[in-house]
Amino acid sequence: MAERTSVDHITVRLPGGQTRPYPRGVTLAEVARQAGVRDALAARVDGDVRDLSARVDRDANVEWLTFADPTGREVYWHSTSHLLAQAVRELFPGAKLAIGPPIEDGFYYDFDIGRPFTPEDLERIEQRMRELAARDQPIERIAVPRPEALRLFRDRHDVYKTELLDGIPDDPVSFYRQDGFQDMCRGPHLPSTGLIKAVKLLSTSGAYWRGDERRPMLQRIYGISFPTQQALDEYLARLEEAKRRDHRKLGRELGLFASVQEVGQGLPLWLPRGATVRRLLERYIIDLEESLGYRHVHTPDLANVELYKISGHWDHFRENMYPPMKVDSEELVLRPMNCPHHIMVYKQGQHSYRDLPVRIAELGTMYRYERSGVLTGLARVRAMTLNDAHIFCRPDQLMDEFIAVVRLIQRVYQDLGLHPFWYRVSLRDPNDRENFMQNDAMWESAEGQLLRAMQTLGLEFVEAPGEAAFYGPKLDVQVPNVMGKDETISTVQIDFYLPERFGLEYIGEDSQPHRPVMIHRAVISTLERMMAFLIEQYAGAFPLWLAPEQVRVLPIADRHLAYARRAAEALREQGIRAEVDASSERTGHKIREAQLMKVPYMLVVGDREEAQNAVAVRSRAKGDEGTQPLAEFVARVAAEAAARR
RNA sequence: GCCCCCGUAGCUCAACUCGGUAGAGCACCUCACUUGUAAUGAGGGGGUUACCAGUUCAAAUCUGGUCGGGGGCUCCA
Repeated sequence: MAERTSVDHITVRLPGGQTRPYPRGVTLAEVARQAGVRDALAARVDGDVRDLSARVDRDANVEWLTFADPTGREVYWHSTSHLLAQAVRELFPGAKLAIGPPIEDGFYYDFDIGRPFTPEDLERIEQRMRELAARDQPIERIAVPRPEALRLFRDRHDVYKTELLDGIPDDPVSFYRQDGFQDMCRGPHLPSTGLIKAVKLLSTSGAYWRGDERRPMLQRIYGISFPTQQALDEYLARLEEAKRRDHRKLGRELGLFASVQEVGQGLPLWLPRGATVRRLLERYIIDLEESLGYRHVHTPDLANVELYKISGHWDHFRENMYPPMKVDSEELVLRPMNCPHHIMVYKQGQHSYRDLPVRIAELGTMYRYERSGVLTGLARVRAMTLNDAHIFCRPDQLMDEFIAVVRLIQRVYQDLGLHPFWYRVSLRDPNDRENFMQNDAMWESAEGQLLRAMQTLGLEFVEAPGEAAFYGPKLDVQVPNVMGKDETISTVQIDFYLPERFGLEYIGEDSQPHRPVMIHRAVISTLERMMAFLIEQYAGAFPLWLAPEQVRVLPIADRHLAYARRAAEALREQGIRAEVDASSERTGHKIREAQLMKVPYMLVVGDREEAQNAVAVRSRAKGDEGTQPLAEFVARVAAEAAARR
């Protein structure tokens, strides 16, 4: 198989991470023989073979080195997507192929077969893939002259491939061929199909060609593959575990929130337990912000549509707004963001340069028309309350203010135990004249300062062109949810534009009016989305300080009920959220119920405890912790909660 | 909004393939037990099978539509 490939330079990775170089001209087969490697697994090919990750069979201990290496994983999954395409071509001869890349977890391939795939189709395809892999055919890179490639696609009516070829300048173009099937592809690929041992096709869905909703909808098949069945089984078990942490499931089970048809799509109800957690988050963030010089305000959820015509939102954001309501001589809209209100707050009175920055904050409730298909539990809703603030400052203060916001974000993430997360710097797409307001100088200044601030902070980030707000660039903090999908939690935006639109001013040292700069920022996101993340982060078992019910008192028998109530009362007097289980169940049952509701502490009280004015403490995490005087336990829990543990 | 899948009691599910007007566990209520660290026992109530049409002697079951949920796409805090 691989003997024909000539090698420029090659490095084999061995167990334990050490590498061994091989000279130019050696064949893969020779490397495999010398290194005691049974099969070459992944060859990173870019004209020549440069690097080889290999499966090493040593002392009967088989290790798949490719899977320790993200690049190797991509190659593996990419080759599996070709195998998928081959199987689909065989089973659906008229199938048109689009693209089939590896993704973070697995791969997909987009097809056009004139109809959707059924679950039965998927089973047949998966079965066919196994058969093809079992034939263990070599995968070869071939160079095809453009005219020949074009002819190939024409013959097959492969319109998508033809379009792809238009975007590739190469001549000849690179193809990969296996077992009579060939696909235009830059590579690299596995040396042979037999290395693909365990395949699972996970789902199908519609996907617009080139991600454009005006173009045809193709049928996408998602899948994943592994070098061993065991690795696949482990992956599927992890998926199941993730589903157990889903905030929608836990939200119902723990009585945190509910969504009902009668109220409407994307309009969740916060139940008492969920509302308690929300209130704790609100208090936490308001107290913290006030300590940092933010001034909290309260402004209405409605506004005259004229306000958004001034701000520009009516032009740039209207499709996400609810239609205006005519009342008397006004046209009112539900606000889709809070900035214009805060700008009007700033405009009440004059500002001296000495008084800047002015930091106006609000837990602002707003309403966005989100397309029905995007709504998800609490993570994506139509009515939401944002931990919003707008900082009005002098240009020379911008950098410090920006940095202070990022520090605030870092502190909050630590307090809330939110991790991992990554920074995305969202810039405009200079070629997009529709979605970004036009003023090159402003953009360049804002983007430049943002990037400089990130440099000062020494933070790693990913640049995302086209992701900016219409009025300016932003720093987004992305957090993956339990299914691995990233969503934006915090955002910090630099805005020279709205101060201009609204004619904002401060009086400078020179007693002349000057234009302030604005920072839009949200730290804990919307309370809805933060709640969704925290539920998943903690699998419903909130830390003590956030737990809706911190302590549950469990009387052994009815005669202990009065003492149990006194104990709960003593806890509540110290601000501890305590309940009594007054049911006539056995203690084991009461413990089970409290454990399932993830209550951090259970206090079992019977004759012994009552006689000593004590409680038998059981922790949610550690189990029975023995008996403790009631007063001592109260002090201990109050201290733990205050320390945010 | 688009593509696919799904919708039976508060929750988890059975009956649906091959139509004959619904059943279990948990939860809830009652009674007995008065319980010592993850489910005491017995009994009871609760569903016009999401909704609206159609096919049929007969529809949870077949067909169409509407609403809602899920996975993606597009969009986004």
